[in-house]
Amino acid sequence: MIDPTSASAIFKSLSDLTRLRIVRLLVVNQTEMCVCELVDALNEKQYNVSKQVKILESAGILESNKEGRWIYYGLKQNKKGLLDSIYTGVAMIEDKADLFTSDQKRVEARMQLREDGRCKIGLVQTENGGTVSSDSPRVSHG
Amino acid sequence: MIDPTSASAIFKSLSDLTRLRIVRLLVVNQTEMCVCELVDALNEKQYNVSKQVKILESAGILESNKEGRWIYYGLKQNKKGLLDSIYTGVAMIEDKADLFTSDQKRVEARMQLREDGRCKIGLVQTENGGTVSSDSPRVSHG
DNA sequence: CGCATATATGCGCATGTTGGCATTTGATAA
DNA sequence: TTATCAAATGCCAACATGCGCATATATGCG
Repeated sequence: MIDPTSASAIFKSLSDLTRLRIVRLLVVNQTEMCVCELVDALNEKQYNVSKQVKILESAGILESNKEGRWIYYGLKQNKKGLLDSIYTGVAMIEDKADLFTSDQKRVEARMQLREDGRCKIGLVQTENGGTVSSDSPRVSHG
Repeated sequence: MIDPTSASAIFKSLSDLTRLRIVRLLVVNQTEMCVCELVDALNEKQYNVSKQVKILESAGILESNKEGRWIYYGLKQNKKGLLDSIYTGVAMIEDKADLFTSDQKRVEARMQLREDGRCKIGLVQTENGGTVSSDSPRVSHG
């Protein structure tokens, strides 16, 4: 049940552009994603994505699913309506400057690397901070 | 048109409980209200309500209508969907602690004082700050 | 004009938030 | 056990925010 205080916490959690991008990705792709996938999709630092995802979780928007080393985050569904309305709204945000669109392109490339629908590799990005942690990803890539 | 940046501004503007209460009042009552009516409904200080209402306006949620000394604030409609989704969601927030409900009771009493659907008096409240500015409101009260 | 009144705003202070970096935690595999 | 790696977190500095108060705009009225 969402009361006024938690509603304002939910809105606050969406007031950050990085967090909004995360939610948009999850809304559009209708699947949960692990942190490393989000890091690559957003081209942001790992600790940053981790923090933002935690904020979204404690606000009650996301829920997490641990699978070995990976932790998948997905949208909480249907908390009596507010969340669903928000998801509907987030899907409607226009994106002339291609912010969400760029994220979407990167996430689609990243999702190709899944095996059996799950993430099997770590980070791939190098651009936004050189946060490479797997220097030889077991990826056939083509 | 609402892009990602203005969307996050909209969410941010709703992250404050006072502002959420204002939007809830406007969503539920489907009418624009002047600042002094909101002040009485929320039982908040005038300068506070004025500030919050301005923030909502610059975020793109509210629009204002000047009528002589009074300025009415109402919900912007249908900016391609995000706002309407939000209004739908805000209407669904549960209120077990009677925060919104108390506002609603006060606003209903206050709206009774309108003449021809417009506000004709100033502030009535005295409780939350003694911000009385009209010491003899032309109100028959019963 | 001068006064009353509805609304807005500049300032100060306490508090909260963000991103950066280093490091830690926790799980897998050798 | 040790190495590896996905994810989380503690600390810091910069910046933003919210509220209180006093005061300023701006409109209406006599």
